[in-house]
Amino acid sequence: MTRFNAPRGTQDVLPSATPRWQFIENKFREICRLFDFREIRTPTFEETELFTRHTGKTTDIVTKQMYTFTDQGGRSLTLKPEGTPPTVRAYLEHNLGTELPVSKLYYFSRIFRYERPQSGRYREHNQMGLEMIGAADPSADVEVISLAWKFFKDLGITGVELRLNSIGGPEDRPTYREALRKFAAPFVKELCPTCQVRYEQNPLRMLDCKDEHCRELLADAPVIVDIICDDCKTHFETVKSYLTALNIPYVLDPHLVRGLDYYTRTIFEFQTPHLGAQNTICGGGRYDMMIEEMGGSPTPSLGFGLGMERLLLTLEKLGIDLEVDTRPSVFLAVMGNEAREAAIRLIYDLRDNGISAETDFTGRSLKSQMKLADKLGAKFVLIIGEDEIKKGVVSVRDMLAKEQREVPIDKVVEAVC
RNA sequence: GCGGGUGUAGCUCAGUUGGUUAGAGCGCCAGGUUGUGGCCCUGGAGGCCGAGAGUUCGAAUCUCUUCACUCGCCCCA
Repeated sequence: MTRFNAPRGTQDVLPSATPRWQFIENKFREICRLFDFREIRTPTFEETELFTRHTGKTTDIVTKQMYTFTDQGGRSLTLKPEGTPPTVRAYLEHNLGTELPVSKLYYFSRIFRYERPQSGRYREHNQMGLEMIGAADPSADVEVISLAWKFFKDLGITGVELRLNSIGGPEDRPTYREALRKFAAPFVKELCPTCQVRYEQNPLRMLDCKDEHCRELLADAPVIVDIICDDCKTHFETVKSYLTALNIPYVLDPHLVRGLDYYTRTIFEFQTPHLGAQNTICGGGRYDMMIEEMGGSPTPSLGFGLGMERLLLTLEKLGIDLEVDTRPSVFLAVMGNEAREAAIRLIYDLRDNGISAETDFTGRSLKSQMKLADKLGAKFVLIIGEDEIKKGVVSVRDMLAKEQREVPIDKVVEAVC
């Protein structure tokens, strides 16, 4: 018999772990509620072109990481490799812009990318993310960043570093690209092979190189912040001053370049020292041109994605136990078949009254049922057997106090409240 | 896509220079007298030693292939 395993780079989230996921999802929802973001759910797959056109033709995501397939109708579809284009697509498709001046949307989504798996990097992963569509003001940047900041703070995560940069508007990019090329021209041949390609295709990425020698060579490269337009500069300065006003510390990183083509102006990452190579736990920025490029009216926007698995990994590394209680209030121990019918009525009644209850389904001895009740952490064990049936009672044992008494069967619900 | 490491019971791991029925701890199940938990004691179940092929009289131990995990590069959440 062939046994199957989960496909490479995917994982099962088991019952022992799901409470932590739920805790985090609830926390994120709660904070989004405080910031007045609303949840949006978009399909698992989209037309392939949505990503090739808007994530960026030259990005790694589009060129080599997409799960693309053709359906029976001949359509080319792609499993979501990131959350932003689908959200913007939905925003435009349903004219959300006509409802509110700014659409503040959040989502939980599975994300699919064909990559080499390693710790903190999977082929299917989960992101919570949000988009703020229609807000050009620097206060919007801070709205989004401060939400993430509070989220980490509330979870008790320490050591996260907010890295910040501005890459200016679309008109600044060519200027900067040329400035970089001009700077690097004298020593192109000394750069690592990938950077030599980057020099030709996307010079900005050279700044992101991990190679020591490249870093040294490019250490004094022109800084994009110096080149960007005056409006962009003012915008960035204001964002920084607002962050300071909120006491949110940040590190300016002139070499911060994100891998998606659509970013403009503010870009940021939250990094933790606890994750090894995959140290970005949350990343995002402005994409002021995307809505227009998708056929909408000019609508400056921004957002971020936050990796669930990396967040959990960080919590684990920090030894943070999330308070999750999955214990049933009551365990109902049943002895003998005469008691069975009374038992199933009783346990349904308990649940109908909002009391969580578990029982035995395998005909174990009372001793085993007690052990099971103990393992599950039940506060009360109700014992119902021949004796109890005769007397019309249930034995109620308080597991913590180790006290036991008989309670009339119709008074049990009150007894365990 | 490139390079390094690992792969033995549910979990964490031992398994000596290839040699007979593959081990431990934890967990699980059942008992420790007749209907009762957390400690302790006893017993038990459970492994085609990741998969496939090869070398050998004989392989968990050696070789190759493959799959998965893991670390770094790359990229990003």
